[in-house]
Amino acid sequence: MELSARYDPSKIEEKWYAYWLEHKFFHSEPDGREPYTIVIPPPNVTGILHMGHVLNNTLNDVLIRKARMDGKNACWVPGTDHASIATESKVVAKLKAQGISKEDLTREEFLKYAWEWKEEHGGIILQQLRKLGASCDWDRTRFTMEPALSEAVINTFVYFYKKGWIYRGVRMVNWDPEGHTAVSDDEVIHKDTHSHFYHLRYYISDGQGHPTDQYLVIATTRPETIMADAAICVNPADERYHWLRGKHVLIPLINKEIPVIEDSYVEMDFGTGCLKVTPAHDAHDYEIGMRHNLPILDIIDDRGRLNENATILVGEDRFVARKKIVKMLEEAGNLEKVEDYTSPVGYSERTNAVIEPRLSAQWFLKMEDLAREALASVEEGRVKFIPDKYRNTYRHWMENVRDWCISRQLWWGQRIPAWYLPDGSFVVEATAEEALKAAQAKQPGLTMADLRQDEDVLDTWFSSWLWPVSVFDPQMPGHPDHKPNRDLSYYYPTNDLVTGPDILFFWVARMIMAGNEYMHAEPFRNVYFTGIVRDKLGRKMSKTLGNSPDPLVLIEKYGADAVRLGMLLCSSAGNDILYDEAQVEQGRNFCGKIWNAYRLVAGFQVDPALPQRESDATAVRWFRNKLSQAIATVEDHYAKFRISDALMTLYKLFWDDFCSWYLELIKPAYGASIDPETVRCTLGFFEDLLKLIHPVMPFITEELWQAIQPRKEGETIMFAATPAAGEYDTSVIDAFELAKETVMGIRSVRKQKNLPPKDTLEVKVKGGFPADMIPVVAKLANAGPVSLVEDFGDATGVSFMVGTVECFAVLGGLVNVEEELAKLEAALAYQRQFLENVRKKLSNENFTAHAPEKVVAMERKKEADSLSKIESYENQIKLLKNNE
RNA sequence: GGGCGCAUAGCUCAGUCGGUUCAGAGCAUCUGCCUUACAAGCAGAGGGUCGGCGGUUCGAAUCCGUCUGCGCCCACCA
Repeated sequence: MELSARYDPSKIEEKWYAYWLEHKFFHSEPDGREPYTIVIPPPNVTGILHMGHVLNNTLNDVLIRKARMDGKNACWVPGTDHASIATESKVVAKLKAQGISKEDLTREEFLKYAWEWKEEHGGIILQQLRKLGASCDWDRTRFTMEPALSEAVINTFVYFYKKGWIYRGVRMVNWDPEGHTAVSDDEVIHKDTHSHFYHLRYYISDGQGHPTDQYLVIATTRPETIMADAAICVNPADERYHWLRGKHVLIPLINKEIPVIEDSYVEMDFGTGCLKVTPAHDAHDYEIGMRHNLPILDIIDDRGRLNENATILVGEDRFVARKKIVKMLEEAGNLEKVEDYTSPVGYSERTNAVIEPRLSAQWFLKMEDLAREALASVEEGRVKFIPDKYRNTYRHWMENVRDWCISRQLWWGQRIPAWYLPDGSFVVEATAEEALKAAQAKQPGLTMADLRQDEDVLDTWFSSWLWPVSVFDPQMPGHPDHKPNRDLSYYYPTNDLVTGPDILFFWVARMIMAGNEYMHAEPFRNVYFTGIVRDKLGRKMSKTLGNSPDPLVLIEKYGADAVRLGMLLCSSAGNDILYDEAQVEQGRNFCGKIWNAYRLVAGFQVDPALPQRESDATAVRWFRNKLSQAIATVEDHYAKFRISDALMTLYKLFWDDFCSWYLELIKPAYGASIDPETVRCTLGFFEDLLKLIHPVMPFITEELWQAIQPRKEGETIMFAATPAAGEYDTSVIDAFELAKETVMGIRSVRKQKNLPPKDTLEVKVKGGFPADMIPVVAKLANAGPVSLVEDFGDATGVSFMVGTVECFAVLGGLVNVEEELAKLEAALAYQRQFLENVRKKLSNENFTAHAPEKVVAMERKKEADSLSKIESYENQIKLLKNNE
């Protein structure tokens, strides 16, 4: 096989992905093996791949590929989410650009456009994931709004309704006037916003609807809502306002009479101590209104405009109305003063519109029981969070959970299966036919034409929370006709979930609830939380900042393996990722390193008659042990989800141990041949390394695994078994470590003395140095002869310590005696001080009495080693002085 | 305002039970090398009062208190 001097990922990646697909290596069917299952966090169907997806899906792919090589039946289910608000607003925007307004369309017409949009843009992201190397079981691709999964949602709604946990109620909801829908509390983002605090005079009524000359002052940020005021409220303990008891005041401009009431909700020292109560447009005011039986007057429509109830400024947008009414109030003499004011204002997460608290009829799901169970799942350890700190956040939320508003005033989504009868009552059934039957049971003689289905759709999360169940069994086990499902019983519960902490409550918590409810088992065992991908300055990636690279461009430039490695290098669980293209470069460089190492190995000239050199036998023995040790470390890291640590261990194993030490050691001289045994072992190591790296860098490892020895069609590294961590002898590793340090010491001497690497250098080492490492040192430090001696005799040169072993580089006249003496004296002084410290510790009876034996023994060893070093230094100094 | 968490080298982070010759890694930096696998590389080197203060302990990066500075979540006083 011809190997180009430089690794070119583009063709290789395309080739192997096609090969994997062709052979259906990603596809899983239930069998006798242990399953390992991941369901993808479904991206928005119309979304495109961004760096967050790259991080998440790389982690997923590493886990799934690792499990596959560990012999498990690995199944990664991909799919997309219909994302009702996000998608609907995109469709609305697109239609608007074409001059079509959503209001002019029927529901059916709009949905036709939406489905067209979905067909056109939907699933692009899944194509993009293929470029990344994601080994999803594409045959199992799901969409949360496909007919089967919609049925799952509808069945779930009916299930919970019949259980009595879904109810319809009028509540103060967060209204998004731009999206024309209610959004949940979690979809509201509070931002500090500059506004004004308007102090308004409300004149006391004379009882006939006419103002007296007495007035009170209220402070409000929302003067446009005064027409909806139902009362003025003061704290009963506030003596300043006792004179107002029983009085009525007139709303400015419209002269409507409203009572003064008392409620301890009002803070005496905030504002003026007088609160205008506007039950229809403020959640707290609503509560006060309920307590005091105040009438509710809604003056804002679903677009945020004042309606007829306002009597003035009808049809004006709320913010326009605010400006206008301030002027009107000023002219009427009701505006006492205006203060600058900054307060938190709720914004819609999707549309960024200012949320309007609004009363409306919505559907709710009771959360109390679900939350209690789901909390126990995590508290009792059946679901593990990585990192663990999110347990606290989770607990806090689960203990303060409120009922879930599941209805949305949209069209794109699963329509609520409730049908209203002419008398205003309703029935809930999975289909219109069943609904009609149920309706007829209540009221004989009704026809379909008498029924009207609820206009709202369900919150998207009401479908995503079923994902780990519904992708395998869309009927859902709660259905009365449910039959056992082979896929569900095999793959559920899934194993690991990789997701961002931002959807801990939206999604993770609710999946646990649904899993507990339907399966009596949590949907996954481990939840690995990634951080947010930020740029290297720590800023969130955003379109407006333009700091978000296009992953596809990166993949094209550096290769998918490089991008994957670049993302994982700095990603410890739960930490934000500061993305820097330099990391992807590092990934590319690593690919180059692997590629070139292979070029070296593949180019070996084997001479079958050649016996194995001693240094090569040593190298093989060492690397075999080193490899086993590293595998054990990597396995441990994986078991603890320390993915970037596992990766770094492999990175150093390959680059430092394998390339810089092992290959340099066995590499024959230019033009020379190598013995067959060493080559055999080296290829074995290389293959093991490729297998270990494969989950992280699937493409280059497949390419080289296929090249390293002939493979049959249909063979793949994807199913090669993860190399097992064998026994390893640390004494072998330690001995080689000593040799490495010696080599580094000699190289350092060379560098200091400016000795060309080509010139050999005579080296003497003293007793205690492992004899089998002598050839290793000779080869790697280009030293020779290297001799094991009792003392250094009268040679001139430079000595250095490796642990407690003395080494000596013979330099002849190159030695600067004074310089060396100074160095040795300094080292000696340091060592004496060190010894003194150790002895001080050892003579402390408190220490020897309290510290564990092991620790004390360690100190005694330090003492002995230190003594031996001191002796060495003293000898070396003596020697140097004699030679002077 | 309530809760949770973080602070270790220029950057990003490890540091598992309080104890190894423990202060580490990768990247970046500096120096020297185009040495026949790799300059996207090789070899060598420098770099930290473990945020401040106090305490517990024979012993603290590690435990406790406190201060400072950051981050996240929840709530929202009109």
